[in-house]
Amino acid sequence: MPRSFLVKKHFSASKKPNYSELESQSVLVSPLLYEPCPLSVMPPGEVLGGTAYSPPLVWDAGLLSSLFPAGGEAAGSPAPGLDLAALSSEEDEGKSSGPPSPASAPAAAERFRCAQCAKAYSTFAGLSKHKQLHCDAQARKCFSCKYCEKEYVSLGALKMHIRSHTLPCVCKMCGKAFSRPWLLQGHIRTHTGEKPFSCTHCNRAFADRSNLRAHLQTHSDVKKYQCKTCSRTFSRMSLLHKHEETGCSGTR
DNA sequence: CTGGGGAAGGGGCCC
DNA sequence: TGGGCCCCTTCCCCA
Repeated sequence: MPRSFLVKKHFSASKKPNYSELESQSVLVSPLLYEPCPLSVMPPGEVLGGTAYSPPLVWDAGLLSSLFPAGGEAAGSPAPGLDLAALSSEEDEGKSSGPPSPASAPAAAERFRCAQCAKAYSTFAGLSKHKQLHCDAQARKCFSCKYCEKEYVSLGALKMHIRSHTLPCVCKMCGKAFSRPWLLQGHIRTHTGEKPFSCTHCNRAFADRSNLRAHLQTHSDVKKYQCKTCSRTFSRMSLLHKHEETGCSGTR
């Protein structure tokens, strides 16, 4: 999966913005540089494409809380993170075949009862489906993303992940969108040229701490990543992978 | 072809 | 629970 699939590209001609043009403008690091991260602005259809991304709903905090009530109802609330269409059909089935209202319930509808939430179904199939889609999933704390196949053990983690689909943080200078504010901050450094991380060996400065860490490896005689076959060492794992993919001869 | 820099993404941890 | 930060990783580009 290309890592750029999450990034909403408002400029398509080149990968990088025209820095010379940017430099001609007065560049200020200010809150005006980026949108104040409104929750869950849906990417336009032309960006992600209808097949890959065509949710009919906007996943914002309100929707999430409505779908996954914090406290939850004692027995009837939908399980978090499951396929919502399936969920709703499951609920429909529950209504049609299963849990009767206390006043009018025929005794037959009570034959199959969920041990976890006490919900009753008239058929074993209905109970099985309920357990599969609802209570068992809830017991596993399975929160799955509506937009992809990923699953998380907490709603918070799912919400964080959903941001990678909705990309709420938008750079005001170039329109690029990011999932998290600190990613946007790092991106803004590419506009401002700010490089707060400097190498103690050569004084070279970097905008990103991880890139400084990778750079520090170049000062080391013994690189961190070693080929198991030929014992050759590399400063980066990607270089080691490339070395292995191109076929290690086994000799240095 | 290799190595290095730049940019960006995701998960986890802490407050 | 959410935000900020850290760390790791990946990909692209260029010398």
